[in-house]
Amino acid sequence: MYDPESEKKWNIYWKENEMFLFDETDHKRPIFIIDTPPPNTTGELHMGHLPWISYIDAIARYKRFKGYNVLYPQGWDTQGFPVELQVEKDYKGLSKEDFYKKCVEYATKNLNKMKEQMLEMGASFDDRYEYITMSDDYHRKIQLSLIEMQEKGLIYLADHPVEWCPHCKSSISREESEDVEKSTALNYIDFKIESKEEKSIMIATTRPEMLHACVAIMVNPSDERYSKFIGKEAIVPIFGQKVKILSDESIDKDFGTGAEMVCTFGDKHDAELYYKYNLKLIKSIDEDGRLINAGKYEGLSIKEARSAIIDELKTLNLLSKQENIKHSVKIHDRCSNEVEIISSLQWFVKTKDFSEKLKEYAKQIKWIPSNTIQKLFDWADYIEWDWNISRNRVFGTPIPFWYCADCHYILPADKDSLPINTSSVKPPLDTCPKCGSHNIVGEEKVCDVWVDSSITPMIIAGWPDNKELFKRSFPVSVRIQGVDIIRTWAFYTILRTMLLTDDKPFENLLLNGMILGKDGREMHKSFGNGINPKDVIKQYSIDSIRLWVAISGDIGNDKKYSDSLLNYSKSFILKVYNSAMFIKNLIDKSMPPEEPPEKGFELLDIWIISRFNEVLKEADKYYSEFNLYGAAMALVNFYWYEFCDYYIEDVKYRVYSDTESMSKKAALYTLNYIMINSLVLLAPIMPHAAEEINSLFSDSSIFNRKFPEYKELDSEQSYTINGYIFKSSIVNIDYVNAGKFVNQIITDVRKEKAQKKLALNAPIKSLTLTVPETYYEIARVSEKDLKGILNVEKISLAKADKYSLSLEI
RNA sequence: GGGCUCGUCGUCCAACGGCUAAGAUGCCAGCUUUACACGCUGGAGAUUGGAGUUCGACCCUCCACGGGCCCACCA
Repeated sequence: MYDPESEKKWNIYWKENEMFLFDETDHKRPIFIIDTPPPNTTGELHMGHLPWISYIDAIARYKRFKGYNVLYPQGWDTQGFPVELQVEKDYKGLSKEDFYKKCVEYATKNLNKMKEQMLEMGASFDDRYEYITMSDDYHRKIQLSLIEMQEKGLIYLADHPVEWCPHCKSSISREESEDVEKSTALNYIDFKIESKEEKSIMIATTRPEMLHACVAIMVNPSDERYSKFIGKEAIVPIFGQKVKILSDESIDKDFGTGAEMVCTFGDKHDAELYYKYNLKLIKSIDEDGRLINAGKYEGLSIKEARSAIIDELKTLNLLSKQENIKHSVKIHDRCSNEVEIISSLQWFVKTKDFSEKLKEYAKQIKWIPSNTIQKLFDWADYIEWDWNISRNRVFGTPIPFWYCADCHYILPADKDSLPINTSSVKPPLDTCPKCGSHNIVGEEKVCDVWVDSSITPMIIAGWPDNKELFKRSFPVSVRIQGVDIIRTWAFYTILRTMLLTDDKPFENLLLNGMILGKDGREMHKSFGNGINPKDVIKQYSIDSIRLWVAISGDIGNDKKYSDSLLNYSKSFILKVYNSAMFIKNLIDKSMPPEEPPEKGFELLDIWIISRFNEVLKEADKYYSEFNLYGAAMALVNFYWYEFCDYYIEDVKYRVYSDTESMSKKAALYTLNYIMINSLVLLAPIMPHAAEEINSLFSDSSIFNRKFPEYKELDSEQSYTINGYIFKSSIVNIDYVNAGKFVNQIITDVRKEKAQKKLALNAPIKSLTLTVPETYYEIARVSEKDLKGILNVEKISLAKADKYSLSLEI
């Protein structure tokens, strides 16, 4: 009985024998270099990690079989919000230094756990090329990349409205926020007007707490109700500042009163109008989400201020109506708190200007599946703001610049001094070369995590130190990643490598779909449809999961968790094991010759060998196109339904005979040949089971075996055995079709027996066959086989126009 | 509102514009057959609807319907 526990043993065996190391000194074999997602070190491996780990490992193993010098490193994304938030939850009131230490501790603990789990999955990465984003070495490389970008004028520092999370006290970027529907009150507020004709204008707002930062009122230019107001000034209630009434096309006449107050900044639309009309800036909310420049409301939280101001408006009789509406608000995806827009001094990478160029570079990459490139195009087309790369956090790569607090002049750190934390190092100059100010400060903010991960292809290829390797291996061969992070990881990687190297980051980009719960929705805590990989491994084994990933359809499809497919995978592995055991027992009794015997091959032997030759070609092609589905399906179907269900049954009568005939030798040879070579072809996908089964036959690893080679046949009568082409005059039709025909006769006899409700091995007195001229020769040479396989005493064979068959029991 | 994407047996999932639309699972009818009942044999079962291009359409075009994703709006 096959024991999935044996999987653990092989993981250790491979590691101890250092079987999957990259050889940097080897200049003969071509390099194949793989960029995989560095997981966030926030906990344990989850279901979402399984598909890409299984998928890319199979490709790595295939490429090694094909003679490539494979560099498969694995990295770890250790920094950023997820880890910080976890540490914040567990420890309160730590100093900055202690907090940082705890983050490192936490990330390290998770990294080790996740790495172990990944190795358990059979991931054959080379540990020596591991990268960890929180390491000094990684910081040095990221800082160098930023300095190089700054030298090219691609980085700037600016006071700019950014999306801000008051809970995390940091700026965040567009892809880190998501929308949720909330119901809130829309408040109708009267603004007095200093004019003889008009007394007031009514605006509708959901954010009355922003009144103190109101800088204008906007109406639609085509709105006749308000045309006479345009250009006049209104007085903001409670706070009393005078604001201009302006018009803009973007104002919706049908929403609220058709008049909108513009505050700095209530939402993104405000920020757009602020720039468009060059409005005054009133900082309204501080970094903790409390009101500033707000008179008596100074220091209140947004929530407190909202109700207090509503109360005062009611008292002043300026609130004419409140209605409940549903609208969506942006929340921070890491902590689920509402996002504000505040103006803050941040670092930016020029992104807006490069969207067209980026699309051109993206087109040079082979996207698999091809339609996913559209997601990148859609995102690139919507870039409105440059990429804010700084975060007001602690656990991240330090930004390697000092700057002039007065004119924002940037002073980069010396490249030899990296890694550096400029906030604790004296600046190289004490006077700003641009404005002469002495107000030069180091940066305390750290990098967005996508800054860390957006140059992984460069770093694994040796940049910046190993120039020789880099020259040989960049752009890297392939990256695998989820379709969900195209607009982040893929986008920023293509952007940064384009700006730094003027090249694409990788030749091929594999995009895997998401793992869905049994209910068809994404696995999510709140849906309660999550599944722990540990339980799946326990129930089905690792190779069942790996095979499931391969046979569950195109890589880009979302994959619904499916017990039935996992069961199928498990059954297949068992099937291979049982068939191998069967063959082993036979050849233990009489060893097959190493080389094929000269005589003794029957037509069906040559049929299955020729079929294997075809399947090998098909599977090899699919593998080379990174199509594991195609490869796995071709191999599984061949092995189970052609080799096991037909061929093995077909030769039983020969191998059970006691005499050591040439015919038996040929059958044993063929059984062994097909089984072992199929196993090699399956090994990339189910390495543990393949290794376990192979160990029944060999002391050496299956990964040391030669990958079988397809041989082009030069005529229909030729066939291949063990990579050699043989010619035969047994039949005058190609062997694949000849075998198909003989198996059709077997199928038809089985059918007859099934209809008569007989056992399949029930003896038959005589079988009468008529076959067309073309097939006569085949039927004639197969008489012996048919008798043996079908347990027939006598066969009467005749030529006729039509194929027909009848049985006498 | 705009864009993208998908729609194939009950379910999952394939098919360079070209054989009778593949396979799995489930279902039905059988089979103790000396590797495997987690097996084997057989059976029923599908291109969302409409129009067009073509000798020929699951595939290309248009329309409709129905999922999914993204963007915008939401003051």
